[in-house]
Amino acid sequence: MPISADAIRGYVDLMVLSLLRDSPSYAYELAQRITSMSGDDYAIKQTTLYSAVKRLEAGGLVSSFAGVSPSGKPRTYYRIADAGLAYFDLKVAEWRSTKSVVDRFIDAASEGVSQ
Amino acid sequence: MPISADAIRGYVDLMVLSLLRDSPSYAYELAQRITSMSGDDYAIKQTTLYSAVKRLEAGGLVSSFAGVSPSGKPRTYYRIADAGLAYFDLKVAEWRSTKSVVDRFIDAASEGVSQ
DNA sequence: GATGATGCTACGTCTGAGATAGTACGACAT
DNA sequence: ATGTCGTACTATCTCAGACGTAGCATCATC
Repeated sequence: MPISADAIRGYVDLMVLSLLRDSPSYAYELAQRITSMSGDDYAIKQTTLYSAVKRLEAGGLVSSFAGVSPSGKPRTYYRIADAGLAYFDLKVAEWRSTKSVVDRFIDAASEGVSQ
Repeated sequence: MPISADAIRGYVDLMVLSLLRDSPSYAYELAQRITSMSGDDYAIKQTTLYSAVKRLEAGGLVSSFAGVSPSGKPRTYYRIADAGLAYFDLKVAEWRSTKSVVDRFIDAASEGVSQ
């Protein structure tokens, strides 16, 4: 089942931060990994990812540093900041709440088979 | 854990439709029920709910009909349409996909405790 | 008669995701 | 040598959903 942008909206930052928690990376690779981890269900757009990392950097949740690709071309890497780690934990908690609330509605609806 | 508007965004329609699946209702009551079912985690704003039902009606997912409150005042009721039932099922499937994808990132992050 | 709950409307703002388009370089095939 | 594909990044714009703010009217209760 494909996931629309609206459905995943609000969780792109969480996905990016979860990857950066493991190790620094750069926008292009992050996009690849997010798409591959979603298993065809969700293909993140380049612009979405690039604006996400910039937003995160502007918010102090990640920091960038210059690196180079194997071919010697400049590449912008991102590393998660302390604030990003804290924000990630917060978002995970919020995600769990959201899941529980939305599921509550779905479960109630599947019970009420009336009319 | 309080749920921000951004976190629940995209699922207001699903919540409304799930309630209307059981029985017709009107905007004010829907807002009350959504807020109470969310158990303090999410208080939907009146404007959000009103624009949601109008959006759903414009999309043919619900239909409205005139009713009256016990005191005799006019009240606009909404009933789920066939298209709304189908849309609800679709959104539920999408929700399950979304859950699985987002959880995948969270789980991966909790394993990767490196650095 | 003031307050609070009910029930609804109008307008504006803000943000995130994406559409569209472009630049630039290396590798590889034809 | 030329084209095209993959990599890596940037700029500008649009669109929709959720909400802020504000207002209006009725009814019940104090």
